[in-house]
Amino acid sequence: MSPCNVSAYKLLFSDSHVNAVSCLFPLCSLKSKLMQKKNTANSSNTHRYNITDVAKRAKVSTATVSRYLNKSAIISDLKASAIKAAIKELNYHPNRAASRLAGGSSKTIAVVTQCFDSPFFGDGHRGIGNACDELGFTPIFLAANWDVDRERSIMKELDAHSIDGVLYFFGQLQNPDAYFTNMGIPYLIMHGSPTRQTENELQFDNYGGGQLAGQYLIEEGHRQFWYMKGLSTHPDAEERFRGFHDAVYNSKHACHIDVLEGDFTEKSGYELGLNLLTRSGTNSATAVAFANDQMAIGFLLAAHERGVSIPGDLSIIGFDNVIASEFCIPPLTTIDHDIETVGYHATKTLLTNILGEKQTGQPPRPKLIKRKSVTSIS
Amino acid sequence: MSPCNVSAYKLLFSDSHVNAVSCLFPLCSLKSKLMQKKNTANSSNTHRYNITDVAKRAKVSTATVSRYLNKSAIISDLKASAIKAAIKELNYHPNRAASRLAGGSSKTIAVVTQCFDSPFFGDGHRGIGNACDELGFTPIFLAANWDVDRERSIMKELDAHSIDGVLYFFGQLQNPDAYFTNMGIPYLIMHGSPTRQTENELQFDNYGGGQLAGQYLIEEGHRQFWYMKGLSTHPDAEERFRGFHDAVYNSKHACHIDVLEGDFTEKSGYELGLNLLTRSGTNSATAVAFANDQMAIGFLLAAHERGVSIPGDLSIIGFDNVIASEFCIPPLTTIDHDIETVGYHATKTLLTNILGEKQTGQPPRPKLIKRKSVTSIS
DNA sequence: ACGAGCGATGAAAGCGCTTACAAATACCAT
DNA sequence: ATGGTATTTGTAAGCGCTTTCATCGCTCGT
Repeated sequence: MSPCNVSAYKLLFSDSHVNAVSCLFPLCSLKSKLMQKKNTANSSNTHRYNITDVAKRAKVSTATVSRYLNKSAIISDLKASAIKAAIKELNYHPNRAASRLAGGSSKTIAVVTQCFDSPFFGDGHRGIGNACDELGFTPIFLAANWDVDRERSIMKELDAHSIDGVLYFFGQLQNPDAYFTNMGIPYLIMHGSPTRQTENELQFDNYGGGQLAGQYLIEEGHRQFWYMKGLSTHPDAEERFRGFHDAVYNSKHACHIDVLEGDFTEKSGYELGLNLLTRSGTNSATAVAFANDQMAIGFLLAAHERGVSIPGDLSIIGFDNVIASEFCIPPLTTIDHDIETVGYHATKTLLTNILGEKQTGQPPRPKLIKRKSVTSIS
Repeated sequence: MSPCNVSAYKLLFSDSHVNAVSCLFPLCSLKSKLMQKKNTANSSNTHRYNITDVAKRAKVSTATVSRYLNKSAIISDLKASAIKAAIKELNYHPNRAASRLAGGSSKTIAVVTQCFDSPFFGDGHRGIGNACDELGFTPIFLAANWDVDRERSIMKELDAHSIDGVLYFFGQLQNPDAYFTNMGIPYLIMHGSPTRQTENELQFDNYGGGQLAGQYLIEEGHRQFWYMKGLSTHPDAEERFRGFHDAVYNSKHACHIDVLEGDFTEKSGYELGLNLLTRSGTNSATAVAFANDQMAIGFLLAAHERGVSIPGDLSIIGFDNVIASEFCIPPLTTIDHDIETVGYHATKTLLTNILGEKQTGQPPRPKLIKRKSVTSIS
């Protein structure tokens, strides 16, 4: 018998294998163009069917097929079913880019966003993706990685993508509108700058979220705070602090806020924590609020290493309700603004407008998620 | 004086504001098409310049402009600079879809992927995005959300997007090739199935990573294990376990592995931990290995709640080296396969092939990241 | 001085689609 | 039957681009 046994598992191993990234090119790389052309003529098996093929097969004109596809006119049941059959037989999928080029819809929107590897944006993108799926649209994510220049060049090249609309999903541009006005397509801007007040507004309330955090900490008896901001180039984060500040201020208690600057990463929260918790006694803060969860999570580790008990010695409140905040130690009290639903709702709004309908419903409001990182002091 | 003061921060607040999602449609929503057409004729200010405009302005033919744009032929310096100037003056950006339609390149690839809100995929997407940026390509992410049917329909509709290539970035399809062979464009499959062995292979070594974890735990003196697998529909996770198992088996020590099933989420790790750590004494395992970090992180919280010290009472090893693994308590010992670089490298390979060049260099190999969740037992 | 040969350029066709417009068909009242 | 109207369908132009093919200079060797 093998000296090693495995229980609860059915073993079906053959030889040793290794996962692989396989890279296969069908006959051609640069020759592909040529081949396509050829194939159009000689109908080899690498042929992609087009609207003409469908039309021929269904014995109708391409115009009728197009009308069927877009439901842009009533056509007889007879032809409709012939077209339907032809499409199925040929496994035909209309070329969206050609559609758009010819003046129709590409069922595609551009999403100007920042990054792929943050839980905040990740959740937002999921919501955007879901909304698109529901209405048969495809989102093209263009990530600027918090680089303003890159953001500008993305905006300038937007018109290259033959899209039906664009969603500006948080960025650093003061006036994204400027880039859109010439484009002649619907757009929607999600932006945290308090100086923006435009028509057709939906509330996205960083300020209110910040207030929630401040109020709660005050209610729990805290008066001396540290507040860890993110980069000041991010208007959203500034708003969060504004809300926090105002809530504390409006409480009419004698309070003090010490402000620190991080960069939204776990690392910055960790390092800050390490620094702060060394020189103990220099500040009598009982609570620290963060512009986002990631920094709070980093801080948690620093506190652990310094032997500072959370929430015993210090209360912590985050912002975002990122997945990890539910499972860190201790689970983080935070502000949930449900960015996934916000993204979903914004996208739905944009798409319904593209489709000429009217969107109803409200995006979610931020709410306090009480977990275990805040304690009440009397 | 205000009873509340803020230090280290310049206050510039005016009235209370609230961040807003603003939604503005330039004049038209459905009328946009009509307007576009009009504008082509009357050159209003909502006009998008095209290659003809550039050609006219530079006093050359559209063919020459195209040749300039694609560097597909030598043109005189005189014309080149005239074209360059015209492009700049008109702020012209070629329409990529039209390009592709006419037989050129759209500088766009499709990425068939799974989800946006996981740190694993998030990091991968970042790498993909970076590689695309470097070569001026745009990735279109198509997420199946681990739904095989959705994955199939994505594959079927791939040809609708007028793309230059496609990257299959981990999925559940056994033979993604089948969908590609008819498309006539370059593709690259990243897949964890050990049954796949195709040409032009790059190693992506889940198996080796699993081995690394097993070997390390053995070296540290562990013999009795729990192993938490993910969903068995994910071939990559199966491979990780295979590697782990084989490493333990090959050690020639008397070992035992108890296998549990999770679903890759923090929650499943947490719940499993809660369950497992209740009925203490039923198993003498000294270490638990996970198919991914997220489950390990959930488990950590359960251990904390149950008063089980990590690594004092139990050693833990993850897989993925997700950002959060660096900042959890205790920081997680894990396997790093640098999925960002893997994504980057795969994309680079695909793109260089599209461009007709030859890719060099190797993707990264998995490596062990020793942190603080594993202890040695003698 | 002259045609061969070559590199640079333009004219025009066509990629897959939509849609204005015209043609054809259906339906109805007279 | 007949004309008129409403509805369905087809024809063909054109979206912005690439590329073939023909043309238009050139430079050179003789």
